[in-house]
Amino acid sequence: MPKPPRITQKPASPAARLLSWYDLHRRELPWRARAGATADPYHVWLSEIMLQQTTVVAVASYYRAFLARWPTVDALAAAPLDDVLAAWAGLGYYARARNLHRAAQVVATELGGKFPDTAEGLRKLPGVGPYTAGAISAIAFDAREAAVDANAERVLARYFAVEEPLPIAKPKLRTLGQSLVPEKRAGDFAQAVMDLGSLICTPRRPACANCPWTEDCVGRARGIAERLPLKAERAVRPLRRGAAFVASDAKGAVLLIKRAENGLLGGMLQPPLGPWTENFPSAKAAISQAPFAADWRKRAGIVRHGFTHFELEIEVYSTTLSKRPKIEGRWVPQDELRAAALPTVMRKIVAHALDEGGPLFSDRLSKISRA
DNA sequence: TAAGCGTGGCT
DNA sequence: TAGCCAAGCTT
Repeated sequence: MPKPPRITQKPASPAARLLSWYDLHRRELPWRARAGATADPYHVWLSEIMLQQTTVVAVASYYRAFLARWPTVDALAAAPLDDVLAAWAGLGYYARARNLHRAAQVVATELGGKFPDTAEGLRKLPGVGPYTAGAISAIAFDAREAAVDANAERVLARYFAVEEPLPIAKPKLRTLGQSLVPEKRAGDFAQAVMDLGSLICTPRRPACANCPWTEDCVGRARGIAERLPLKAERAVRPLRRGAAFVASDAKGAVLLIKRAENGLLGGMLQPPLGPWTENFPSAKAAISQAPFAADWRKRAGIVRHGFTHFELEIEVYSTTLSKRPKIEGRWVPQDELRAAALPTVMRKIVAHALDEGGPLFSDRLSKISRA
């Protein structure tokens, strides 16, 4: 009886299996090149900065707006920083926008408008750290670099059953990630790991049955995949409280002042605010915090906002003036508030004072739902 | 090194 | 609802 032909096909490497999965299931994203094409470095860089600690859904509309307004790195470099901050308003982590603008100027003026094509060179740009340098060099230049973000850390911690908690495990995970990068298609591999983390190897209830790495995933074999990666405990967020002062002139323009260039919400606009302390100021104390004497009326209710490292509650005082006092700041007409460099927390405060939940937010919300 | 730095969606 | 989580970097 003749022997059946043996199939001697070599088992595909983990990288090859992941790339095959990626070819079938890759996400279509605004900044992603068509299959087989290489993306524009400016597009990749812009998207990577926006995506730092930020979801794809939140980024999409901002990415499109930036690219439409500033189609090249030279155009972005030539823009006033305040315009960039205003366009970034609502996306958070505003140091990214300041660094984005500085990096654009470095590329435009010192590098002839060309982005560095190595991770080492990219790493020198402000706002580009180890992850972003690896991601841009791999995706835009096909450099053999890993891009180990939170998705990749989760995938790798499970695949190799790394039980050290984050952030202790970061260097180890980065090394493990680099060890898997294939000779070819490093950019696709980087994006494939992230898509795997986003679509299959999710924080909760990972879809292991559909995973191209399920057979050799050590975390799954040991039954511990879903609870990896372990993480250090978070510090409790303190609560801070204060008062805000929203003044309108006879035409409804609102007084806004510019925050310090660095630190929390650096370079962004706000209405005048009192100090943030453990308790709200009394009505009397609040009046002494106001930017000028006026008929300040306390609005009902409070504005709450959560930051990464503390929570904020604000009581809002408002006044309408027949005549503008002489005071430093900009009187911004109401129809310009939407496009102003107002971070979300300040937008909430102004909206609360003006008694609206509408125009200050509606445009952004509709953009997000369209994304 | 560890803390500072936004926001919105999901459970 | 309150906490978790997201394509991290800077100082």
